[in-house]
Amino acid sequence: MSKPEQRPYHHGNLREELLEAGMKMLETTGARDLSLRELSRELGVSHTAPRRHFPDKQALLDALALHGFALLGVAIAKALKDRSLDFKTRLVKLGRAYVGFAVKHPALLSMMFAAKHHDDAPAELLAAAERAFAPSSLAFEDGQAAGDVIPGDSKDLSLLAFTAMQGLVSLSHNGIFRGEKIDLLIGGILEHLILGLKPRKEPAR
Amino acid sequence: MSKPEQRPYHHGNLREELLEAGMKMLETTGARDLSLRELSRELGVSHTAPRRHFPDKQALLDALALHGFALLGVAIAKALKDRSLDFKTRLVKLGRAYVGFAVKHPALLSMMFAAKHHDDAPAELLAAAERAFAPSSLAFEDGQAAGDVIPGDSKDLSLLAFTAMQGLVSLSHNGIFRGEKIDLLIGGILEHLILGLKPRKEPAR
DNA sequence: AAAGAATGTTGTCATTGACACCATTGTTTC
DNA sequence: GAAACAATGGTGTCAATGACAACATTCTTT
Repeated sequence: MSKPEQRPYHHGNLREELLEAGMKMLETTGARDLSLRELSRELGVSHTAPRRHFPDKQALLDALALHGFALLGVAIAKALKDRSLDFKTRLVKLGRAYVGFAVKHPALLSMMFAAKHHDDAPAELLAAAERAFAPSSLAFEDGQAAGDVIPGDSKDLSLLAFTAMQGLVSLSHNGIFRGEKIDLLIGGILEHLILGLKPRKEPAR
Repeated sequence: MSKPEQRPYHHGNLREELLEAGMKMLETTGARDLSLRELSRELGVSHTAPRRHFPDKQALLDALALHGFALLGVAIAKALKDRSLDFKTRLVKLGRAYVGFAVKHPALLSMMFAAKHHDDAPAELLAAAERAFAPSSLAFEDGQAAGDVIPGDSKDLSLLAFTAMQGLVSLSHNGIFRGEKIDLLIGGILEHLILGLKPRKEPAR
C-alpha cells in the first residue's frame, strides 16, 4: 500500500534543486514573480524548507546571480582565451559571447545586475562580478601592448566595450531584430568602437 | 467637533494625485514595491478607490509609463528642435537629453521599457513610445540630407544612437562615474559613433 | 426631479514572505 | 556505542498585498 519510494524526511539535495528550479522559474516567470512557495510545491517540500538554505528570497536570488556571474565568466574567458588572435577578432568574440549570454538568459542577466546594485549586496557577489569581467581588461591590455588600443585604464576601456554591447542587448529586447541581424550588428558596432579606440598619431585610417 | 474641512465623499482629483504620488513612490521604492494600498493610505482614500481609475496595478504602471514617454518625448524634441545646427551638435544635444532623463528618472525609465515590452501592453503605450522617438529619426534624415550620415533606414540609425546612449546609461547605473565624468563620455561615445556613421567615399577623416 | 453614471467604501479571499516553535535525521565526541 | 548537538524539514501563524463583489454616495443628464 505504501509507495515503495516514499520521500525520506530529508530531501537530500534541496539546495541544489532549489537553484535549478529557481533558474527555470526565473527565465519563465521573471524574477519579480518567482515564488518561494511555488518552488517548494514543485519540489514537494513544505513552504518553509527553503529557509534552511536561503534566509529570505533575496538570498536565493543572490545565489542565482552568483551562479550567473560564474556562467558569464566562463563564457567571457572562453571567448578571450586565445591570446594569439588579433585584438579586433578577440573583441568580436567577446561581443558574441556577451550578447549570446544576454539573449539566452535575459531575465537572469537583468536580475544579476539588479542584485549587484542592491543596497546590501553580499561582497561575494561583487567579487564574482569582478572576476567574471576581469579577462576583458586583460585583453584590452594585450591590445594596448600590441598598439591597437589607446592608452588608458584597461578596466574603463573594457567597460566601454560592454557599454556598446549592453546597448545592443537592450535594443534586442526591443524586438528590433527579425533574425540573425543582431549578429551582423555586433561586428558593426565593435568596428565603430575599434575605430575610436585606435591610437591616432596620424588621422585614423 | 467636526473638522472644518472634512474630506468630501468624492476625492475630486484622485486619478491625478494617484499618478503624482505613484511617480514619487516609483522613484523612491522602485516599481516592484509600489503598493496600491500604500498609495491609497497616503492620499487618504480606501484601499479600493484606485480601482475606479486603474483596474489593476499594471494599469497604473502603464499610465505612469505613458506619462514618462510624454516627458521623454518633450525632452527629445526640445533637444533637436533647432534644425539649423550641424548634425554632430544636434546628436550631442540628443545624447545629453536622453542621458539626463535617464539619470533623473532611473526607475521610471526602466519601468517604461518593461511596460512597453510587457506581453499585452496597450497599443496606446507603443504609440507613445513611437512618438517620443520620432524626432530623432527626422534628425538623422536631416543628417543624411546634409551628407553627414550614411544612407540607411533613419529609424535604424536612430536606434543605433540610442543603443550607445543606453549602454552609457547602464554603465552609469554601475556607479562608474564619480561626478560629471559622464557628460564628457557622452561627447566621446557619440564622436565614435559619428565617425562610424560618416559616409566613406574616401577613408574617414 | 428622476434615472443612471461616476466614484468611494466595507468586507472578504487567496497568495506571499517571514517568523517562532517543533520534529526528524546525521554527525561528532566522549 | 550512546549522548549531545547540528543540520534540515515541518506546522502554524501573521501582516501585507492585489483582486473582487456588494453596497453607498454624489454628480450629470435628461
